[in-house]
Amino acid sequence: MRIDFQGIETKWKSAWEKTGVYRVSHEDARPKYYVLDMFPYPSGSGLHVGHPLGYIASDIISRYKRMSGFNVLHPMGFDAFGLPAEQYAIQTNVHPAISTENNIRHYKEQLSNIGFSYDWSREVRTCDPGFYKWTQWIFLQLFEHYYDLDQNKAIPLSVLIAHFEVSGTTGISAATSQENLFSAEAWRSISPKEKDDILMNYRLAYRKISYVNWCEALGTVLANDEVKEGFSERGGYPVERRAMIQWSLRISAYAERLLNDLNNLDWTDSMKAMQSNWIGRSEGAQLDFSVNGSDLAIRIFTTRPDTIYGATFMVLAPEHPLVDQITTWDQQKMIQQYKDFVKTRSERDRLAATKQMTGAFTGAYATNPFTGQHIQIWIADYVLMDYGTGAIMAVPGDDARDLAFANKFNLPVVEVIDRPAGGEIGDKSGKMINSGSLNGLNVPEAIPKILNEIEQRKLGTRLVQYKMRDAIYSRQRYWGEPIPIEYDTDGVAHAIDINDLPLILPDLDDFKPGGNASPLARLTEWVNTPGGQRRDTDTMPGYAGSSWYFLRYMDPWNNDRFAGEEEVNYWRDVDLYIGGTEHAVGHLMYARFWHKFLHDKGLVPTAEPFRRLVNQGMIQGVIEYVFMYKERTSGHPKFLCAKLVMTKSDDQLVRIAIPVTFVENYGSQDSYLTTAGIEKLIAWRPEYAHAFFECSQGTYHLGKMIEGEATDFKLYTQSEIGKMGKRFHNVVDPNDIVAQHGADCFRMYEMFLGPLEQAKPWDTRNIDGVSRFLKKFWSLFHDEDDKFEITDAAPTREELRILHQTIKRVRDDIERFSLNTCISHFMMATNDLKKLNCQKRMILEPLVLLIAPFAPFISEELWEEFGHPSSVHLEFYPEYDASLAAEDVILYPVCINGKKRAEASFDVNADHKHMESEVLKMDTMQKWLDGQTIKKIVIVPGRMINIVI
RNA sequence: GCCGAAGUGGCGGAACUGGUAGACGCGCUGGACUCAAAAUCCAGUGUCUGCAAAGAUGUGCGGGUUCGAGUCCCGCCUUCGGUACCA
Repeated sequence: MRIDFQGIETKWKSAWEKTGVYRVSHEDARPKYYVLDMFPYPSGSGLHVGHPLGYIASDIISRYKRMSGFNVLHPMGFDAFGLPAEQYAIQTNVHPAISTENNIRHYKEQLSNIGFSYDWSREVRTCDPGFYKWTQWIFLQLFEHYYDLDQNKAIPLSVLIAHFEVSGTTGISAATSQENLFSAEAWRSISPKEKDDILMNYRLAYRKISYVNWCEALGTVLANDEVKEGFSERGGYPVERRAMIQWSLRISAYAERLLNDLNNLDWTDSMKAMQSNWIGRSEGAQLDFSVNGSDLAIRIFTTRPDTIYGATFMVLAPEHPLVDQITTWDQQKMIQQYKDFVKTRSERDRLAATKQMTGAFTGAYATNPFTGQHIQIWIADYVLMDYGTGAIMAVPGDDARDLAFANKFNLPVVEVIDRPAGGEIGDKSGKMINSGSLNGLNVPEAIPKILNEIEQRKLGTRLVQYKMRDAIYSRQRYWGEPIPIEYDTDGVAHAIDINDLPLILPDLDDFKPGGNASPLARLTEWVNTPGGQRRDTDTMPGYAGSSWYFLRYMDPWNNDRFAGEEEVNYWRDVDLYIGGTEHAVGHLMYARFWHKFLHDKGLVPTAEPFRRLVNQGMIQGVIEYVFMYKERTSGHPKFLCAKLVMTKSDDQLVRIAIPVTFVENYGSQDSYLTTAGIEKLIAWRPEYAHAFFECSQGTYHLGKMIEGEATDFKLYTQSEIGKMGKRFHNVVDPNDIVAQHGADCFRMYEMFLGPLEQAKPWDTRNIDGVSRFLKKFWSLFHDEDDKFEITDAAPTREELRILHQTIKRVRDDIERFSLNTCISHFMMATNDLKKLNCQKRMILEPLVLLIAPFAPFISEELWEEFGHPSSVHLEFYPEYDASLAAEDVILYPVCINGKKRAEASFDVNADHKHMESEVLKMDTMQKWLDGQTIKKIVIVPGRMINIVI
């Protein structure tokens, strides 16, 4: 028997498309359920087998929810702006719009073969002007708002301006880049440019000179989360610090809310931990140290005010604005030299030389407000300008870095904590010493005491500091959303008129990055507007479109609003979001931030966009390679079979990754090359034409390695190695698997690989098991001649038990997201029914429905054969569940002192008492007990009955 | 270093609130069908002892709680992921 899965798939794909079964509307009485996939970036290499893992899981949930009576929104789209398309354009001169379009077509074709139930009428593309009109619009809203710290929300900038007009900065508490106090008179008297500069300190989207991550190779700046260990995440190019004027988003204003609201989310602990580490809240105090012989003061932030008696010197970041003012004339040369030295050090050098302390003395002294001692002021690059205040009080007695610095430069060290045995520096344990009024207190007692003292003496204030910095928003690249801002002749930034949105990305034929400026800067006729203004030439970063795309799906064709009010209020938020962990701090943080901003404006009903988040693990590719002798005795290359490698030493051989499409049994323990495979290899690399293959028992076996363990490929970054990619010629096209085994098999196989969240290597061995299962399942409904054969006979108790147990298990599994065990349960049921030779409608019909989320094609086909109106949708009948569950009978093992003695059956709905009496009634019980006294009867509902004697 | 997750057969992995550890699948062994192979079906398969019945042992290591621990508690070890001069 064979299942004609290709025929079935073609038939149902077109049926679905024709009837538009997966279209949904917000005008629906059913409760909504929104299942979202992280939309892909359409790369040139197409979808590989790792991509659909999460999509399959989300499709199963969507179908399941749809069958359980929910109105399910399950859309798909493309994150289509970005660097790779542009890099490709630079190399090939193909316009990014064209290559993107082609790639999307390929992706959609691949996706359609897997049987997803997307509502394609809602497809979005971030590079589509109809879409980025609203990306630009949201950006302008951010530009026109500031963050009010009293009301704890975003407020229109016009309110702030009105306040300035009347009372200056008095009574304003707002998130700002730079504290700057002025009166209403002062405000009214300054120029528009000066006003603009001040307002920039408040806007949620603002321009500012900041130290940025400049990537020379990519010709653009990058956000912190796009930089990994001093290299760009995309491409792995070196990144350096550079001061530039850039757009940023004031995400830091939302730090506290982004942190607190994590509590209400159904996300994994590790995901929440990553976000909360990135936000990096720390409590402490901010206080001023006065500089001796001047009226200047240096503001510092510390989390350990209790150690202030041990502050024996101060350190400023080399870029700190006060450095030049306080440096004494005799130290100027030293300080300048050190500043120059720091500039030449790349981010990478700094990270590499972590333990090496460097610095220079300014010649100036400050006064420790508690000890009254005069302490030296140094500069050093271990103090960062953009964290805290860019200055610290150094306590070598209880801070490892300060101690290392003090040791290197012979600065005084005062112990302030008497640590218990085994106590380590900085671990907040022990009693205070040498600390005036704090002496004898434990650290946790000393902190509040000193804070009170600091506030009473008006030396400073308590302060909560966040590590999270504002997100740099400008990119000096072409393929992105243009920033809808114009500058007048004074350089004042103006939002372009809302009615002029979208600001279309102009055409270009030279995409090369141009030094510090975007390629758009070369289009002078575009840059200079008819109104005499100059356009901003930067574009938005990759995360712009993805920060709100999930809202656009709710109403993708709306031209008057980012999404209609009714639609947004119906769909509200994403109930289930599935995607990879790599977006933990980038996309997910920005999306939460934008959503909160829109919520502040009353445009979205919920404070959080993604209620539940599930991270699918990566499918790691297996790299297949041949072993080639380094030395060529005959002049031709010679390859050694993997099974014979043990006899050679490592340095005699070199490993060469080969395309996995040449390989027989790819991914399994004994993959090998057939003659045909060797021919393909030779066609791929003609220089192997006369190669000799040294085989074991007539077969040439291959070596293999799981990506991520690829230590030989150290030159690539982890994220590149971690994903299946072109580099190792091991992209497996889902189309190939679907063609070979069918879409249902591919779907179930990917789920059967293991828990969704776990990373796992692509291993095709188990695919045969799933394929066999589907054949067996199909055979339940068909006779030997493949004729549909079903009886109306009444089911037996045993058959009912199998059905009900399966319904219960499958529903539980899906609710718990345990999709791999769910498939095991289908397999068990099928095996059991096969043994009983059960061909009864009453048993098999519900099973077709149950398996539909996993194997939609086969179930549609079977459902039709059952004579149901061919479906528009498979509807789940809850009656199947309810009516039959009442009769459910489960066998419970009966144990005496932990040893199994017999099995007894019970009604599943029975209560404990009932079960207890049944046990005691049993004849055999007396024999087992042998006259012994029962100490205890333990009844575990649904499990077992344990009798202790 | 800090934060998080996880360690179970030859392999992928089950075991939901403590309750017959190893479900289900792969692989392997034997058998049936076949001239033969493939496919399919049946039986077996943690380890050790034993012909068998059976017994012992077994979820990274060491302790503990419990009638009972893969699961809970304490102390370690290892692997993976994130992050790091963050004051």
